[in-house]
Amino acid sequence: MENKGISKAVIKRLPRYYRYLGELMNEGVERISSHDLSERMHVTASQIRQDLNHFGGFGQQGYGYNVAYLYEEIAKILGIDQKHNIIIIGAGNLGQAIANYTNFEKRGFIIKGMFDVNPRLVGMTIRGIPVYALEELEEIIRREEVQIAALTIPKMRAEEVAEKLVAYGIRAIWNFAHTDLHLPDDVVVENVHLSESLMRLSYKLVHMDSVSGEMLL
Amino acid sequence: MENKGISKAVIKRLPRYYRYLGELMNEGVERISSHDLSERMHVTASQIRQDLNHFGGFGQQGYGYNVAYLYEEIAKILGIDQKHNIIIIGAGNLGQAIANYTNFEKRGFIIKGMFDVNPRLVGMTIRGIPVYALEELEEIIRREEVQIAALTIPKMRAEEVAEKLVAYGIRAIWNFAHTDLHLPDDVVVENVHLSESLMRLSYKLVHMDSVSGEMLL
DNA sequence: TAGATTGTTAATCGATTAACAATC
DNA sequence: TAGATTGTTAATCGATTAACAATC
Repeated sequence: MENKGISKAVIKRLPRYYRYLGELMNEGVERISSHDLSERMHVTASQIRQDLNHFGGFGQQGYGYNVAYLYEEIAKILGIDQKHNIIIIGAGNLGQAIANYTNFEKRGFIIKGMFDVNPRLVGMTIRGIPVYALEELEEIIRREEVQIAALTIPKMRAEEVAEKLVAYGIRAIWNFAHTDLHLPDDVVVENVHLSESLMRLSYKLVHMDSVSGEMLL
Repeated sequence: MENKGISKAVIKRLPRYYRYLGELMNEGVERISSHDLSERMHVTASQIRQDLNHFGGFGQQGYGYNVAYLYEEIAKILGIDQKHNIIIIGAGNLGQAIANYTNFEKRGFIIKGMFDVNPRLVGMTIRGIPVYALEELEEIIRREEVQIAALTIPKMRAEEVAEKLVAYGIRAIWNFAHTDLHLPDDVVVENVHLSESLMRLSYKLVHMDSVSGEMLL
């Protein structure tokens, strides 16, 4: 699989292609041209072809793209053709929301446990997922071969806990804490800063007239 | 306030500037140069100056930027110097997580109510916030002058509910449903697609070696 | 005043779009 | 084969970085 120097912009768009291809499959559509897909997604056909060709030639001249095949190929590119074991740090509402969202498991993300400092939560299970004390972090990570941790705890303790996670073998952090983590180069981080997202919505609302239609998507 | 043709990229960065300035204030820092801020934030000083100058000259030659003043100015740009009334559609875990996150209220986002189809949730209150039936949408939106709706319901009903929200006067939608909403031009949408975020993390994990350090932030 | 640092213009870099030859 | 549509190169557009004169 080719993937040297793929830009952030392209990677950001891949999951959206994947979603639209999934919808097309559900509709029973077998093939689609970059032009038709571009109309659905409100992007240019040129961009779709450019994006996909970073990873290989998935289409066929005169025919377009086979929906099921392209769907599988994008899954491979995204790494969701394989299983990933995941834990959730913080069993509050946000942690529970993630634990209850069954679609993640359909995509191969297996939630192996949740962790919390609150002794009243420890020992409970949420949709069959056990809540552990933080002291058990190392053991569970090693035993269950966990690669990914979702960090849904207040920012105050986030950096400290993240460092522990990395020390225990975690290689990817899905960071919901409102802070930027500073971790070794071989650990990947994806930030979800909800408060920043809400501020951007506020910006758009307040400056509505001067914001281009493009921006609203 | 100048805001013609501000690019998405700039708007995306504004809340992060705001967050770092808040931290500087907490540390008692009164002034900061673009250079010192750039080192903290791991961006270029040039970019900071360019970004801010889209909205006006907030600094002073030979001095830098007054932290408290710049903090306030960015708040104005983001529209968080004013109050926004907000409702949450869907009182599940995600809706409750938002309702329980008190920082939003500190930033002027006042949660006026939650809505759910589940009759067992209707009538409850969460942190003092009442849960209403969907039938009461129109009345509450008009009575409480609600501008913003957080949409935390399954994608199947999202489009339909979003259209109702708009009909009842909502001008901004914070969309957590895994679907792209198609709404009139005078309604702004900010998407939070968690499954896409997790796929991007998966991509970075799988392609770790070939991903630049820049990307990891 | 001299030093520091902004605001802003110019240069560079990267991403998007357009065009078209290759080919199914 | 003729028509359709990709893969890919070239042109354009936009965003980032560098440079420096203005000025506090």
